[in-house]
Amino acid sequence: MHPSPSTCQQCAQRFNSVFCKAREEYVEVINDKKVCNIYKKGQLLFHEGAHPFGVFCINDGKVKLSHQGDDGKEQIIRLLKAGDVLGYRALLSGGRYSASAVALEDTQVCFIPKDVFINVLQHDAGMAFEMMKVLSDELHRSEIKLTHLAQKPIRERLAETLLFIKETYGFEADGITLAVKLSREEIANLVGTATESTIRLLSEFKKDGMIELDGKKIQILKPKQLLATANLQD
Amino acid sequence: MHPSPSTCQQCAQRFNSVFCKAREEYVEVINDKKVCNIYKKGQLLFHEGAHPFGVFCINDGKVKLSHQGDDGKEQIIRLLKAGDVLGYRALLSGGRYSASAVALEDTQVCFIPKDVFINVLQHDAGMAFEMMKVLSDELHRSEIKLTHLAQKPIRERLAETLLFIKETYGFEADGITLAVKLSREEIANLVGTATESTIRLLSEFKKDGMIELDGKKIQILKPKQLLATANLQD
DNA sequence: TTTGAAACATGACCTTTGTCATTTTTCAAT
DNA sequence: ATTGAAAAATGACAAAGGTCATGTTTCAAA
Repeated sequence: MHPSPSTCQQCAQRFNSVFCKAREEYVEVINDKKVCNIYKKGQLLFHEGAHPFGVFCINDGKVKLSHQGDDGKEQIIRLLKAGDVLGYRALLSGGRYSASAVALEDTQVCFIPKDVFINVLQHDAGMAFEMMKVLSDELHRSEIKLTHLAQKPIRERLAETLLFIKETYGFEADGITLAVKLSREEIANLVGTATESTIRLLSEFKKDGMIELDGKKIQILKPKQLLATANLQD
Repeated sequence: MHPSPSTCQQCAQRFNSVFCKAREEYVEVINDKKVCNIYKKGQLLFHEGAHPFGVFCINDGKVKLSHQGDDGKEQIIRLLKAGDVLGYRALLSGGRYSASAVALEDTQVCFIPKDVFINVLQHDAGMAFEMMKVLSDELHRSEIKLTHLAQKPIRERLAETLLFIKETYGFEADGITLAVKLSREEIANLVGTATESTIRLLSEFKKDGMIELDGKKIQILKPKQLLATANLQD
Protein backbone atom coordinates (compact mmCIF):
# COMPACT_ATOMS: atom_id res chain seq x y z
CA MET A 1 0.00 0.00 0.00
CA HIS A 2 1.13 3.52 -0.77
CA PRO A 3 2.25 5.76 2.06
CA SER A 4 -0.43 7.92 3.59
CA PRO A 5 -0.33 11.51 2.35
CA SER A 6 -0.11 14.06 5.11
CA THR A 7 -2.72 16.38 3.62
CA CYS A 8 -5.72 16.43 1.30
CA GLN A 9 -3.97 19.11 -0.71
CA GLN A 10 -1.23 16.63 -1.58
CA CYS A 11 -3.54 13.68 -1.98
CA ALA A 12 -2.93 11.80 -5.21
CA GLN A 13 -6.65 11.09 -5.54
CA ARG A 14 -7.84 14.63 -5.10
CA PHE A 15 -8.33 15.48 -8.78
CA ASN A 16 -9.61 12.02 -9.40
CA SER A 17 -12.51 12.41 -7.00
CA VAL A 18 -15.66 14.33 -6.25
CA PHE A 19 -13.41 16.93 -4.63
CA CYS A 20 -11.71 17.77 -7.93
CA LYS A 21 -13.65 21.02 -8.28
CA ALA A 22 -13.72 21.97 -4.62
CA ARG A 23 -12.29 25.37 -3.76
CA GLU A 24 -8.96 25.47 -1.92
CA GLU A 25 -10.44 26.98 1.23
CA TYR A 26 -12.82 24.04 1.57
CA VAL A 27 -10.15 21.48 0.85
CA GLU A 28 -8.31 23.04 3.79
CA VAL A 29 -11.35 22.70 6.03
CA ILE A 30 -11.75 19.09 5.01
CA ASN A 31 -8.08 18.45 5.60
CA ASP A 32 -8.33 19.89 9.13
CA LYS A 33 -11.26 17.71 10.08
CA LYS A 34 -10.58 14.46 8.29
CA VAL A 35 -9.50 11.31 10.09
CA CYS A 36 -7.48 8.73 8.22
CA ASN A 37 -7.61 5.06 8.91
CA ILE A 38 -6.57 1.72 7.58
CA TYR A 39 -9.08 -1.10 7.25
CA LYS A 40 -7.78 -4.62 6.96
CA LYS A 41 -9.13 -6.96 4.33
CA GLY A 42 -12.62 -8.06 5.35
CA GLN A 43 -13.10 -5.23 7.84
CA LEU A 44 -16.35 -3.34 7.96
CA LEU A 45 -16.39 0.39 7.20
CA PHE A 46 -20.05 0.71 8.04
CA HIS A 47 -23.05 -1.52 8.44
CA GLU A 48 -26.49 -1.46 6.85
CA GLY A 49 -28.95 0.10 9.27
CA ALA A 50 -26.39 2.26 11.09
CA HIS A 51 -26.64 6.03 11.23
CA PRO A 52 -24.17 7.88 9.01
CA PHE A 53 -21.79 10.30 10.70
CA GLY A 54 -19.87 11.29 7.64
CA VAL A 55 -18.46 10.08 4.34
CA PHE A 56 -15.50 7.89 3.55
CA CYS A 57 -12.95 8.71 0.92
CA ILE A 58 -10.76 5.91 -0.36
CA ASN A 59 -7.14 6.83 -0.66
CA ASP A 60 -5.86 3.42 -1.58
CA GLY A 61 -7.47 0.00 -1.72
CA LYS A 62 -10.74 -1.60 -2.70
CA VAL A 63 -14.16 -1.76 -1.07
CA LYS A 64 -17.42 -3.54 -1.82
CA LEU A 65 -20.81 -2.07 -1.03
CA SER A 66 -23.62 -4.54 -0.58
CA HIS A 67 -27.21 -4.98 0.46
CA GLN A 68 -28.36 -7.78 2.66
CA GLY A 69 -31.31 -9.51 1.00
CA ASP A 70 -34.23 -10.61 3.14
CA ASP A 71 -33.00 -14.18 3.26
CA GLY A 72 -29.52 -13.04 4.18
CA LYS A 73 -28.14 -13.30 0.67
CA GLU A 74 -25.68 -10.56 -0.19
CA GLN A 75 -26.19 -8.38 -3.25
CA ILE A 76 -23.11 -6.38 -4.18
CA ILE A 77 -24.25 -3.06 -5.59
CA ARG A 78 -20.99 -1.22 -6.06
CA LEU A 79 -17.25 -1.75 -6.22
CA LEU A 80 -15.11 1.14 -5.05
CA LYS A 81 -11.51 2.11 -5.61
CA ALA A 82 -9.06 4.90 -4.79
CA GLY A 83 -10.67 8.29 -5.32
CA ASP A 84 -14.18 7.02 -4.70
CA VAL A 85 -16.33 8.40 -1.93
CA LEU A 86 -18.88 6.32 -0.10
CA GLY A 87 -21.54 6.81 2.49
CA TYR A 88 -23.00 9.91 0.83
CA ARG A 89 -26.29 8.28 -0.21
CA ALA A 90 -27.67 7.83 3.30
CA LEU A 91 -26.27 11.18 4.36
CA LEU A 92 -28.03 13.07 1.58
CA SER A 93 -31.29 11.15 1.83
CA GLY A 94 -31.25 11.70 5.57
CA GLY A 95 -31.71 8.13 6.71
CA ARG A 96 -29.59 5.17 7.70
CA TYR A 97 -27.11 3.27 5.63
CA SER A 98 -28.94 0.97 3.29
CA ALA A 99 -25.82 -0.98 2.48
CA SER A 100 -22.71 -2.28 4.19
CA ALA A 101 -19.17 -1.45 3.12
CA VAL A 102 -16.40 -4.01 3.49
CA ALA A 103 -12.74 -3.73 2.51
CA LEU A 104 -11.77 -6.20 -0.22
CA GLU A 105 -8.10 -5.73 0.64
CA ASP A 106 -6.15 -3.58 3.08
CA THR A 107 -7.56 -0.14 2.41
CA GLN A 108 -6.61 3.37 3.42
CA VAL A 109 -9.60 5.58 4.04
CA CYS A 110 -10.19 9.16 5.15
CA PHE A 111 -13.32 9.91 7.11
CA ILE A 112 -14.94 13.31 6.69
CA PRO A 113 -17.51 14.23 9.36
CA LYS A 114 -21.07 14.82 8.25
CA ASP A 115 -21.31 18.51 9.10
CA VAL A 116 -18.05 19.30 7.33
CA PHE A 117 -19.10 17.49 4.17
CA ILE A 118 -22.59 19.00 4.15
CA ASN A 119 -21.20 22.44 4.82
CA VAL A 120 -18.82 22.26 1.90
CA LEU A 121 -21.58 20.99 -0.37
CA GLN A 122 -23.76 23.92 0.61
CA HIS A 123 -21.11 26.57 0.05
CA ASP A 124 -19.13 25.24 -2.87
CA ALA A 125 -21.24 25.08 -6.02
CA GLY A 126 -18.50 23.34 -7.99
CA MET A 127 -18.26 20.59 -5.45
CA ALA A 128 -22.06 20.30 -5.24
CA PHE A 129 -22.20 19.95 -8.97
CA GLU A 130 -19.62 17.19 -8.97
CA MET A 131 -21.62 15.44 -6.29
CA MET A 132 -24.71 15.59 -8.48
CA LYS A 133 -22.69 14.18 -11.34
CA VAL A 134 -21.51 11.27 -9.19
CA LEU A 135 -25.08 10.60 -8.07
CA SER A 136 -26.39 10.78 -11.63
CA ASP A 137 -23.72 8.42 -12.89
CA GLU A 138 -24.46 5.94 -10.12
CA LEU A 139 -28.17 6.19 -10.82
CA HIS A 140 -27.51 5.53 -14.47
CA ARG A 141 -25.37 2.50 -13.76
CA SER A 142 -27.95 1.16 -11.34
CA GLU A 143 -30.82 1.54 -13.79
CA ILE A 144 -28.91 -0.14 -16.59
CA LYS A 145 -28.03 -3.01 -14.29
CA LEU A 146 -31.67 -3.23 -13.27
CA THR A 147 -32.73 -3.66 -16.88
CA HIS A 148 -30.06 -6.25 -17.57
CA LEU A 149 -30.97 -8.16 -14.42
CA ALA A 150 -34.57 -8.29 -15.58
CA GLN A 151 -33.89 -9.16 -19.18
CA LYS A 152 -30.55 -10.82 -19.76
CA PRO A 153 -29.52 -14.43 -19.16
CA ILE A 154 -26.85 -15.18 -16.58
CA ARG A 155 -24.24 -15.99 -19.18
CA GLU A 156 -24.41 -12.47 -20.57
CA ARG A 157 -24.53 -10.90 -17.14
CA LEU A 158 -21.47 -12.80 -15.96
CA ALA A 159 -19.50 -11.71 -19.02
CA GLU A 160 -20.64 -8.14 -18.40
CA THR A 161 -19.64 -8.40 -14.75
CA LEU A 162 -16.13 -9.57 -15.62
CA LEU A 163 -15.78 -6.62 -17.98
CA PHE A 164 -17.15 -4.33 -15.28
CA ILE A 165 -14.54 -5.59 -12.83
CA LYS A 166 -11.91 -4.93 -15.48
CA GLU A 167 -13.22 -1.39 -16.01
CA THR A 168 -13.23 -0.73 -12.27
CA TYR A 169 -9.96 -2.25 -11.10
CA GLY A 170 -8.08 -2.88 -14.30
CA PHE A 171 -5.37 -5.49 -14.77
CA GLU A 172 -2.26 -6.42 -12.89
CA ALA A 173 1.16 -5.71 -14.40
CA ASP A 174 0.81 -8.65 -16.81
CA GLY A 175 -2.05 -6.86 -18.54
CA ILE A 176 -4.47 -9.77 -18.42
CA THR A 177 -5.08 -10.68 -14.76
CA LEU A 178 -7.95 -8.88 -13.05
CA ALA A 179 -6.47 -6.74 -10.27
CA VAL A 180 -8.81 -7.93 -7.55
CA LYS A 181 -9.45 -11.20 -5.78
CA LEU A 182 -13.10 -12.03 -5.40
CA SER A 183 -14.56 -15.33 -4.28
CA ARG A 184 -16.92 -17.15 -6.62
CA GLU A 185 -19.66 -16.29 -4.19
CA GLU A 186 -18.83 -12.59 -4.41
CA ILE A 187 -18.87 -12.72 -8.19
CA ALA A 188 -22.25 -14.46 -7.98
CA ASN A 189 -23.54 -11.76 -5.66
CA LEU A 190 -22.39 -9.16 -8.12
CA VAL A 191 -24.09 -10.92 -11.04
CA GLY A 192 -27.19 -11.67 -9.03
CA THR A 193 -27.20 -15.46 -9.30
CA ALA A 194 -26.36 -18.65 -7.41
CA THR A 195 -22.73 -19.41 -6.65
CA GLU A 196 -22.91 -22.77 -8.44
CA SER A 197 -24.19 -21.16 -11.62
CA THR A 198 -21.29 -18.73 -11.56
CA ILE A 199 -18.77 -21.53 -11.02
CA ARG A 200 -20.25 -23.54 -13.89
CA LEU A 201 -20.24 -20.62 -16.28
CA LEU A 202 -16.72 -19.56 -15.37
CA SER A 203 -15.65 -23.12 -16.20
CA GLU A 204 -17.44 -22.82 -19.54
CA PHE A 205 -15.76 -19.51 -20.26
CA LYS A 206 -12.47 -21.17 -19.51
CA LYS A 207 -13.29 -24.13 -21.75
CA ASP A 208 -14.17 -21.64 -24.50
CA GLY A 209 -10.74 -20.07 -24.05
CA MET A 210 -12.10 -16.67 -23.07
CA ILE A 211 -10.60 -16.68 -19.60
CA GLU A 212 -8.05 -18.53 -17.52
CA LEU A 213 -8.64 -19.46 -13.90
CA ASP A 214 -6.01 -19.91 -11.21
CA GLY A 215 -7.63 -19.90 -7.81
CA LYS A 216 -9.08 -16.45 -7.33
CA LYS A 217 -6.96 -15.07 -10.16
CA ILE A 218 -8.92 -14.51 -13.33
CA GLN A 219 -7.17 -13.79 -16.59
CA ILE A 220 -9.03 -12.36 -19.53
CA LEU A 221 -7.62 -14.01 -22.62
CA LYS A 222 -10.14 -12.92 -25.25
CA PRO A 223 -11.67 -9.57 -24.29
CA LYS A 224 -13.48 -9.21 -27.60
CA GLN A 225 -15.13 -12.59 -27.34
CA LEU A 226 -16.09 -11.78 -23.77
CA LEU A 227 -17.61 -8.51 -24.93
CA ALA A 228 -19.54 -10.37 -27.61
CA THR A 229 -20.75 -12.81 -24.96
CA ALA A 230 -21.93 -9.90 -22.83
CA ASN A 231 -24.05 -8.84 -25.80
CA LEU A 232 -24.05 -5.17 -24.87
CA GLN A 233 -25.87 -2.70 -27.03
CA ASP A 234 -25.38 0.41 -25.00
CA MET B 1 -57.19 17.90 -15.82
CA HIS B 2 -56.61 20.92 -13.64
CA PRO B 3 -56.33 24.34 -15.29
CA SER B 4 -52.82 25.46 -16.12
CA PRO B 5 -51.37 27.89 -13.58
CA SER B 6 -50.18 31.13 -15.06
CA THR B 7 -46.92 31.19 -13.13
CA CYS B 8 -44.47 28.95 -11.28
CA GLN B 9 -44.99 31.16 -8.22
CA GLN B 10 -48.63 30.09 -8.11
CA CYS B 11 -47.98 26.49 -9.10
CA ALA B 12 -49.71 24.04 -6.79
CA GLN B 13 -46.79 21.64 -7.14
CA ARG B 14 -44.07 24.09 -6.28
CA PHE B 15 -43.60 23.14 -2.64
CA ASN B 16 -44.12 19.54 -3.53
CA SER B 17 -41.15 19.44 -5.86
CA VAL B 18 -37.41 19.83 -6.11
CA PHE B 19 -38.06 23.58 -6.37
CA CYS B 20 -39.49 23.74 -2.83
CA LYS B 21 -36.34 25.33 -1.46
CA ALA B 22 -35.47 27.47 -4.48
CA ARG B 23 -35.08 31.17 -3.82
CA GLU B 24 -37.80 33.50 -5.17
CA GLU B 25 -35.49 35.23 -7.62
CA TYR B 26 -34.68 31.93 -9.29
CA VAL B 27 -38.30 30.82 -9.36
CA GLU B 28 -38.92 34.03 -11.27
CA VAL B 29 -36.16 33.23 -13.76
CA ILE B 30 -37.57 29.74 -14.27
CA ASN B 31 -41.05 31.15 -14.69
CA ASP B 32 -39.83 33.54 -17.39
CA LYS B 33 -38.13 30.83 -19.40
CA LYS B 34 -40.41 27.83 -18.93
CA VAL B 35 -42.63 26.52 -21.70
CA CYS B 36 -45.79 24.65 -20.78
CA ASN B 37 -47.28 21.90 -22.84
CA ILE B 38 -49.87 19.21 -22.80
CA TYR B 39 -48.96 15.67 -23.82
CA LYS B 40 -51.77 13.34 -24.78
CA LYS B 41 -51.88 9.82 -23.39
CA GLY B 42 -49.22 7.74 -25.09
CA GLN B 43 -47.26 10.74 -26.34
CA LEU B 44 -43.49 10.81 -26.05
CA LEU B 45 -41.82 13.50 -23.91
CA PHE B 46 -38.36 12.40 -24.91
CA HIS B 47 -36.70 9.40 -26.43
CA GLU B 48 -33.80 7.24 -25.28
CA GLY B 49 -30.67 8.32 -27.14
CA ALA B 50 -31.76 11.92 -27.74
CA HIS B 51 -29.80 14.88 -26.44
CA PRO B 52 -31.35 16.63 -23.45
CA PHE B 53 -32.18 20.31 -23.85
CA GLY B 54 -33.72 20.81 -20.44
CA VAL B 55 -35.84 19.22 -17.76
CA PHE B 56 -39.56 18.51 -17.59
CA CYS B 57 -41.69 19.34 -14.61
CA ILE B 58 -45.02 17.59 -14.31
CA ASN B 59 -47.83 19.87 -13.31
CA ASP B 60 -50.62 17.37 -13.67
CA GLY B 61 -50.76 13.84 -15.00
CA LYS B 62 -48.70 10.67 -15.05
CA VAL B 63 -45.59 9.61 -16.93
CA LYS B 64 -43.61 6.41 -17.23
CA LEU B 65 -39.86 6.34 -17.73
CA SER B 66 -38.45 3.24 -19.37
CA HIS B 67 -35.37 1.65 -20.85
CA GLN B 68 -35.44 -0.27 -24.05
CA GLY B 69 -33.78 -3.64 -23.48
CA ASP B 70 -31.49 -5.05 -26.15
CA ASP B 71 -34.20 -7.30 -27.50
CA GLY B 72 -36.66 -4.44 -27.58
CA LYS B 73 -38.35 -5.35 -24.32
CA GLU B 74 -39.36 -2.37 -22.24
CA GLN B 75 -38.20 -2.02 -18.66
CA ILE B 76 -40.09 0.62 -16.72
CA ILE B 77 -37.71 2.21 -14.26
CA ARG B 78 -39.79 5.00 -12.79
CA LEU B 79 -43.35 6.21 -12.49
CA LEU B 80 -43.83 9.98 -12.24
CA LYS B 81 -46.62 12.18 -11.01
CA ALA B 82 -47.42 15.86 -10.46
CA GLY B 83 -44.49 17.64 -8.82
CA ASP B 84 -41.92 15.24 -10.22
CA VAL B 85 -39.12 16.43 -12.44
CA LEU B 86 -37.64 14.30 -15.16
CA GLY B 87 -34.81 14.47 -17.62
CA TYR B 88 -32.25 15.63 -15.04
CA ARG B 89 -30.23 12.43 -15.03
CA ALA B 90 -28.87 12.80 -18.57
CA LEU B 91 -28.44 16.53 -18.10
CA LEU B 92 -26.30 16.17 -15.00
CA SER B 93 -24.28 13.22 -16.30
CA GLY B 94 -23.70 15.13 -19.51
CA GLY B 95 -24.81 12.49 -21.97
CA ARG B 96 -27.92 11.48 -23.82
CA TYR B 97 -31.21 10.30 -22.40
CA SER B 98 -30.85 6.72 -21.31
CA ALA B 99 -34.59 6.27 -21.02
CA SER B 100 -37.77 7.30 -22.81
CA ALA B 101 -40.61 9.18 -21.15
CA VAL B 102 -44.20 8.54 -22.20
CA ALA B 103 -47.40 10.07 -20.84
CA LEU B 104 -49.64 7.47 -19.17
CA GLU B 105 -52.59 9.86 -19.44
CA ASP B 106 -53.11 13.43 -20.65
CA THR B 107 -50.34 15.27 -18.85
CA GLN B 108 -49.48 18.91 -18.35
CA VAL B 109 -45.76 19.55 -18.36
CA CYS B 110 -43.49 22.58 -18.06
CA PHE B 111 -40.19 22.49 -19.88
CA ILE B 112 -37.25 24.30 -18.32
CA PRO B 113 -34.30 24.90 -20.66
CA LYS B 114 -30.99 23.31 -19.77
CA ASP B 115 -29.00 26.49 -19.15
CA VAL B 116 -31.69 27.94 -16.90
CA PHE B 117 -31.91 24.80 -14.80
CA ILE B 118 -28.13 24.40 -14.54
CA ASN B 119 -27.71 28.05 -13.71
CA VAL B 120 -30.19 27.88 -10.85
CA LEU B 121 -28.55 24.71 -9.54
CA GLN B 122 -25.18 26.44 -9.52
CA HIS B 123 -26.37 29.55 -7.72
CA ASP B 124 -29.01 28.29 -5.35
CA ALA B 125 -27.55 25.97 -2.72
CA GLY B 126 -30.95 25.07 -1.32
CA MET B 127 -32.17 23.97 -4.70
CA ALA B 128 -28.93 22.07 -5.36
CA PHE B 129 -29.33 20.28 -2.08
CA GLU B 130 -32.87 19.26 -2.90
CA MET B 131 -31.64 17.96 -6.23
CA MET B 132 -29.05 15.82 -4.47
CA LYS B 133 -31.77 14.53 -2.18
CA VAL B 134 -33.93 13.57 -5.17
CA LEU B 135 -30.98 11.84 -6.80
CA SER B 136 -30.09 10.00 -3.59
CA ASP B 137 -33.65 8.84 -3.09
CA GLU B 138 -33.85 7.58 -6.66
CA LEU B 139 -30.53 5.82 -6.28
CA HIS B 140 -31.76 4.18 -3.12
CA ARG B 141 -34.98 3.02 -4.73
CA SER B 142 -33.09 1.69 -7.73
CA GLU B 143 -30.62 -0.27 -5.62
CA ILE B 144 -33.35 -1.81 -3.49
CA LYS B 145 -35.20 -2.82 -6.63
CA LEU B 146 -31.99 -4.28 -8.01
CA THR B 147 -31.60 -6.50 -4.96
CA HIS B 148 -35.20 -7.63 -5.07
CA LEU B 149 -34.97 -8.35 -8.78
CA ALA B 150 -31.96 -10.54 -8.12
CA GLN B 151 -33.31 -12.33 -5.09
CA LYS B 152 -37.09 -12.35 -4.87
CA PRO B 153 -39.57 -14.55 -6.74
CA ILE B 154 -42.02 -12.95 -9.11
CA ARG B 155 -44.97 -13.39 -6.78
CA GLU B 156 -43.34 -11.17 -4.16
CA ARG B 157 -42.17 -8.66 -6.71
CA LEU B 158 -45.64 -8.32 -8.23
CA ALA B 159 -47.18 -7.72 -4.80
CA GLU B 160 -44.48 -5.16 -4.11
CA THR B 161 -45.12 -3.49 -7.45
CA LEU B 162 -48.84 -3.16 -6.76
CA LEU B 163 -48.04 -1.54 -3.43
CA PHE B 164 -45.52 0.71 -5.15
CA ILE B 165 -48.15 1.84 -7.63
CA LYS B 166 -50.43 2.56 -4.70
CA GLU B 167 -47.70 4.60 -2.97
CA THR B 168 -47.04 6.55 -6.15
CA TYR B 169 -50.48 7.28 -7.48
CA GLY B 170 -52.77 6.41 -4.60
CA PHE B 171 -56.40 5.39 -4.92
CA GLU B 172 -59.39 6.78 -6.69
CA ALA B 173 -62.26 8.34 -4.70
CA ASP B 174 -63.51 4.90 -3.64
CA GLY B 175 -60.33 4.35 -1.65
CA ILE B 176 -59.50 0.97 -3.12
CA THR B 177 -59.03 1.36 -6.88
CA LEU B 178 -55.50 2.15 -8.05
CA ALA B 179 -55.56 5.60 -9.63
CA VAL B 180 -53.76 4.63 -12.82
CA LYS B 181 -54.54 2.39 -15.75
CA LEU B 182 -51.67 0.19 -16.78
CA SER B 183 -51.76 -2.68 -19.23
CA ARG B 184 -50.75 -6.12 -18.00
CA GLU B 185 -47.68 -5.75 -20.19
CA GLU B 186 -46.75 -2.49 -18.47
CA ILE B 187 -47.13 -4.06 -15.06
CA ALA B 188 -44.94 -6.93 -16.25
CA ASN B 189 -42.32 -4.45 -17.48
CA LEU B 190 -42.39 -2.79 -14.09
CA VAL B 191 -41.98 -6.11 -12.27
CA GLY B 192 -39.39 -7.37 -14.71
CA THR B 193 -41.14 -10.50 -15.93
CA ALA B 194 -43.16 -11.94 -18.81
CA THR B 195 -46.66 -10.59 -19.44
CA GLU B 196 -48.21 -14.04 -19.10
CA SER B 197 -46.64 -14.59 -15.70
CA THR B 198 -48.09 -11.29 -14.54
CA ILE B 199 -51.54 -12.18 -15.84
CA ARG B 200 -51.43 -15.57 -14.15
CA LEU B 201 -50.33 -14.14 -10.82
CA LEU B 202 -52.87 -11.33 -10.90
CA SER B 203 -55.52 -14.01 -11.40
CA GLU B 204 -54.13 -15.88 -8.41
CA PHE B 205 -54.15 -12.75 -6.27
CA LYS B 206 -57.76 -12.27 -7.29
CA LYS B 207 -58.62 -15.88 -6.46
CA ASP B 208 -56.97 -15.36 -3.08
CA GLY B 209 -59.24 -12.38 -2.54
CA MET B 210 -56.38 -9.88 -2.26
CA ILE B 211 -57.36 -7.85 -5.30
CA GLU B 212 -60.27 -7.38 -7.66
CA LEU B 213 -59.81 -6.98 -11.41
CA ASP B 214 -62.10 -5.10 -13.78
CA GLY B 215 -60.33 -4.51 -17.05
CA LYS B 216 -57.40 -2.23 -16.30
CA LYS B 217 -58.91 -1.25 -12.97
CA ILE B 218 -57.24 -2.93 -10.04
CA GLN B 219 -58.78 -2.81 -6.61
CA ILE B 220 -56.77 -3.65 -3.54
CA LEU B 221 -59.07 -5.52 -1.19
CA LYS B 222 -56.60 -6.81 1.38
CA PRO B 223 -53.61 -4.46 1.64
CA LYS B 224 -52.17 -6.28 4.63
CA GLN B 225 -52.25 -9.64 2.93
CA LEU B 226 -50.68 -8.05 -0.13
CA LEU B 227 -47.95 -6.57 2.04
CA ALA B 228 -47.35 -9.98 3.60
CA THR B 229 -47.14 -11.47 0.10
CA ALA B 230 -44.57 -8.86 -0.86
CA ASN B 231 -42.49 -10.11 2.08
CA LEU B 232 -40.73 -6.80 2.61
CA GLN B 233 -38.21 -6.48 5.39
CA ASP B 234 -36.99 -2.97 4.74
C1' DT C 1 4.46 -30.36 7.27
C1' DT C 2 -0.02 -31.43 8.74
C1' DT C 3 -4.68 -30.66 8.86
C1' DG C 4 -9.18 -28.93 8.93
C1' DA C 5 -12.38 -25.61 7.46
C1' DA C 6 -13.72 -22.96 3.76
C1' DA C 7 -13.92 -22.44 -1.00
C1' DC C 8 -14.40 -24.63 -5.33
C1' DA C 9 -16.27 -27.93 -8.49
C1' DT C 10 -19.60 -31.07 -10.50
C1' DG C 11 -23.62 -34.02 -11.07
C1' DA C 12 -28.58 -34.96 -10.47
C1' DC C 13 -32.74 -33.16 -10.02
C1' DC C 14 -36.57 -30.10 -9.63
C1' DT C 15 -38.85 -25.60 -9.38
C1' DT C 16 -39.65 -21.45 -11.43
C1' DT C 17 -40.45 -18.90 -15.13
C1' DG C 18 -40.58 -18.04 -20.04
C1' DT C 19 -42.40 -19.22 -24.67
C1' DC C 20 -45.70 -20.50 -27.94
C1' DA C 21 -50.30 -21.49 -29.35
C1' DT C 22 -55.01 -20.68 -28.92
C1' DT C 23 -59.18 -18.78 -27.20
C1' DT C 24 -61.77 -15.15 -25.10
C1' DT C 25 -62.62 -10.54 -23.95
C1' DT C 26 -62.38 -5.64 -24.31
C1' DC C 27 -62.84 -1.43 -26.40
C1' DA C 28 -62.68 2.02 -29.69
C1' DA C 29 -63.79 3.27 -34.45
C1' DT C 30 -67.12 2.92 -37.76
C1' DA D 1 -75.10 -1.82 -32.69
C1' DT D 2 -71.25 -3.93 -35.31
C1' DT D 3 -66.80 -5.33 -35.85
C1' DG D 4 -61.99 -5.86 -35.89
C1' DA D 5 -57.72 -5.33 -33.70
C1' DA D 6 -55.45 -5.24 -29.45
C1' DA D 7 -55.29 -6.93 -24.89
C1' DA D 8 -56.21 -10.47 -21.65
C1' DA D 9 -56.54 -15.12 -20.33
C1' DT D 10 -55.27 -19.95 -20.27
C1' DG D 11 -53.01 -24.34 -21.29
C1' DA D 12 -49.04 -27.11 -22.76
C1' DC D 13 -44.49 -27.32 -22.94
C1' DA D 14 -39.54 -26.12 -22.71
C1' DA D 15 -35.66 -23.99 -20.89
C1' DA D 16 -33.13 -21.65 -17.53
C1' DG D 17 -31.47 -21.57 -13.41
C1' DG D 18 -31.67 -22.86 -8.43
C1' DT D 19 -31.01 -26.42 -4.85
C1' DC D 20 -29.04 -30.27 -2.75
C1' DA D 21 -25.61 -33.72 -2.27
C1' DT D 22 -21.10 -34.95 -2.63
C1' DG D 23 -16.38 -34.93 -3.80
C1' DT D 24 -12.07 -32.13 -4.47
C1' DT D 25 -8.95 -28.48 -3.83
C1' DT D 26 -6.94 -24.62 -1.53
C1' DC D 27 -4.84 -22.28 2.00
C1' DA D 28 -3.87 -20.57 6.37
C1' DA D 29 -3.16 -21.80 11.20
C1' DA D 30 -1.15 -24.91 14.24
